[in-house]
Amino acid sequence: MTAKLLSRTDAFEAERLLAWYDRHARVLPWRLAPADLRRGQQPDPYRVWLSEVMLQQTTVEAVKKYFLAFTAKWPTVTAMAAASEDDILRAWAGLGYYSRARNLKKCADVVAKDLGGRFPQTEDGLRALPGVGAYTAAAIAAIAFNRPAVVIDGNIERVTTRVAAIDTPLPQAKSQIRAALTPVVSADRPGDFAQAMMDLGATICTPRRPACILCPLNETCRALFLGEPERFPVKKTKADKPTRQGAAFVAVRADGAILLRKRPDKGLLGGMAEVPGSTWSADVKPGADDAPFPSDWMPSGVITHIFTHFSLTLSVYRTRFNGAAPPGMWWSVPAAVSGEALPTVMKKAIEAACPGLLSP
DNA sequence: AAGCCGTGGGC
DNA sequence: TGCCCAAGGCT
Repeated sequence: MTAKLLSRTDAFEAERLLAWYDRHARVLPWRLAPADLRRGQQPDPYRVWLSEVMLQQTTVEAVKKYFLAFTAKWPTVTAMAAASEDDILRAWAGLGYYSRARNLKKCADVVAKDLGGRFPQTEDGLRALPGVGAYTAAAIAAIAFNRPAVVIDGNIERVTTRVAAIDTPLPQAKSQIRAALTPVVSADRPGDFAQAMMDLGATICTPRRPACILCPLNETCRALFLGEPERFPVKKTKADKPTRQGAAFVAVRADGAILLRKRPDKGLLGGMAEVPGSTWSADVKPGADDAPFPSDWMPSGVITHIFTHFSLTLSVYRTRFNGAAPPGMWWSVPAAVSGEALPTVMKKAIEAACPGLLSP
């Protein structure tokens, strides 16, 4: 029923949307300039892939400088494949969801070494790559290879549930969204259609206070007709966030170096660097007794950090220590610390113990 | 299939 | 302040 409402006007809607996009497309580092597009230049699949992985659950603003740094450092997938996983993790530090960085390296290896440096052009071929799921495969197929893929991300879910007034809660509504969207996808400009939907969702059809007056789809939007576009999409309520506590230990050598170690390859902050610390517990509060070795550990502050599914309170301790790094650890001198693969929570802990150490 | 997996910004 | 949100994938 709702799908019919949308598909009945599909050509008209797609044309309106693309006309809007031709005027208002965002200028982004991973997009070709409009002049290049008019000359028929095709996007570089490597840059499309890299940008799409970085943009998974991550804001455009946060991605920009990482994308520029990565493409400057590794201009091609072959160059990236020649880098080590630690190189990639160090460059990714701060962007979050670090399994993306590990899969980025795995994917670069597959493309460079098994596929002759060329990305697959089909959704199925792309979907088989590490870190490339349904969304990313469709996005690369549409944007880089002009395939008529049905691209569905959070923006497009929001736009589509509003236009078609789909009030089934997410994620259950996914099949309805796909059914509503499939007949609307532009056969001529699938990549632009997908990017237009995302730009519309990011700039006009926003989660709160959408600017419907400016929307190219406002004449046929069911949610706007109903007078409450913000009610869509409907989402299931989620459980509240538990709290965990831990202790972190910053050992400082005479030259200002600090002791670091590498986290296990899987799980939270997998493969990233950290200062030694206790396990993070919901029940007990770790303290100086949980230090990696005996020393004169001094309380140096308490930091909090919010992860996706729990809140962490970390008691930070500091000591002066000279000697060889214990097994599995290394000394990181001041000039090197800011280049380590330190996640933000660890930068906070180090900043609490050694103010200014991480500043450039 | 539902939980795990980061971070920064907006209101 | 606390909550929601952002171009999701993996298991």
